[in-house]
Amino acid sequence: MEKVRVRFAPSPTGGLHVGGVRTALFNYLFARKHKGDFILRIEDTDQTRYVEGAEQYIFDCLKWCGISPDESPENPGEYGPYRQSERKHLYRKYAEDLVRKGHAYYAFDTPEEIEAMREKLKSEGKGNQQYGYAVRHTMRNSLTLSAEETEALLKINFPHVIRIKMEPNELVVFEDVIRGRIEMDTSSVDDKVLLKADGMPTYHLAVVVDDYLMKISHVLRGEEWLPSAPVHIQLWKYLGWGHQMPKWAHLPLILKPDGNGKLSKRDGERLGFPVFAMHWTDPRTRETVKGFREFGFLPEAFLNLLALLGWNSGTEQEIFSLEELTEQFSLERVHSSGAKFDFEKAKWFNHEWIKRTPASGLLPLVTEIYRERGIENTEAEKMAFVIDLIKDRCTLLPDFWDQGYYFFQRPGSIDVTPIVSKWNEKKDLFFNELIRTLEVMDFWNSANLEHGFKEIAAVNQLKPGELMLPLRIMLVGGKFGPGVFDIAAVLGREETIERIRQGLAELP
RNA sequence: GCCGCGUUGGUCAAGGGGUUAAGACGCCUCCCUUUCACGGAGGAAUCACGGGUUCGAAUCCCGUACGUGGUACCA
Repeated sequence: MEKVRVRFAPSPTGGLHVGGVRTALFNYLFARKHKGDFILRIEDTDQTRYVEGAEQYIFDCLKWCGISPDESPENPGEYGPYRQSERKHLYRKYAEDLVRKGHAYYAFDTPEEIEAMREKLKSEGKGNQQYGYAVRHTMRNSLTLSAEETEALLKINFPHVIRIKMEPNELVVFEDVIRGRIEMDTSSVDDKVLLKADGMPTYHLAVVVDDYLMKISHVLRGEEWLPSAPVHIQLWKYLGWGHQMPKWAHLPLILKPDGNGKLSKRDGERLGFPVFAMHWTDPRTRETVKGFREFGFLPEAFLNLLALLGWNSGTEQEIFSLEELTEQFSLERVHSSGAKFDFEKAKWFNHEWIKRTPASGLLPLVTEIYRERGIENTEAEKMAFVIDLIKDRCTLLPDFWDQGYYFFQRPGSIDVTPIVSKWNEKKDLFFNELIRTLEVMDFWNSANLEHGFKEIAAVNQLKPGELMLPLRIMLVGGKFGPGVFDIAAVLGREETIERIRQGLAELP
């Protein structure tokens, strides 16, 4: 079998969203699984949609996710350039070749003329208002003009496009790896523009030419491309490359959680979750949206949750490393139906990954979060210990702050409401005695702390349970956190005693 | 409108002629834990509808409904 070569071909028009990353991931997995190449090609043929920084952003996202391409604009292989804008000169000759063979034609219609044609069809009640076989003989193109007229218009550089000439009433049949046999009537597809008036190819021409030139073996792309597949397939044939046509696989869409359509950037803002991999700042509006990374997702978890959106291994395993995904992935097990995105489940994946990641792996990320909030003196050994103590309670990375900041800084305020009503003099006496005991305690560790605490409680005929919550609140400020003696052990003698003193001061 | 694709609990989904129709998320109850979690044990909740084919259909076929994508000199 020929070498597997797949490509992720995004258009650099903004943030890279979950659907895009998943397409990239599936391409990556498929390539790795078959010891093939994973290529990144930038589809920037629409100059009106150029967005500053969007291309670099794509590189960065893939890097963060850990699925960097083997060939890309940054890291070219032998099939470059990898930016379609830099391949502009390649396309025209293929389009003209098609004109020569009678599979395409020059069209000189202005946008207004096309618009008028559509209006006319609409008013006649025609369901199909496409520029296609039914109307092309009424338009201004090289099919209706004489050869001389066409030649003359071309000579004066009259604005024109090249359109594919779709033969009607042909059945295009192809095998989709995910969906099986698919049939479409060519009559339902229009004469797509192949080469635009500015000389740039449209997606349809560029994708076929580049996939051919780059020796792409499998096209894995979103389902939104399914309706234009017949155009691409005809192009492969018309160009004379039919025998080298890649295998097709159209991936299911990722849908909004509440139904109605593809997941979009707006849904994230509306529903309060990220849809981009990383934060994206629109260069025009300066508006920034947070991505999965900024919400506190681990890249491993992000990839994991994306992989399970549309694919599953057929086993009960749900947590997969990239290596495991690579081993087990197969297109045959990709669904054909769309999946609604569920942020709750996404968070669960991250929680699982946090629980499984050793403190050493979390350390730089958590340290950075503390630094952002003004705490620099996070000694690594202590922080690693704290991470292990609290990571079961952390779903997203910023939770490490809420669950652990009090190890590094006194709580700004403490909430005594859960204990104040049951507070009494006996308890007050107990804590004063506890302070005296702590001051002279030999080995400051969790077990000794607990032992000493319970001993004093017993002597005073108090139940430890009624005392532990007050201690907790004095130390951390509220009803949360790991074992209270573990907390005191980390805090150290002086700090523990000081916090008890301050706590006592707030109680009657 | 037209064309394509799809439809198993609220969500992700296994199962593809005979199953008590897995599992996970979320929700609820209980246990563990004198906080919150983690962990453990349970629970509620599903084959879109209508026709076929068949001894037997979630599974195969046809319709309908619904969802979704496309219908640009956007990708």
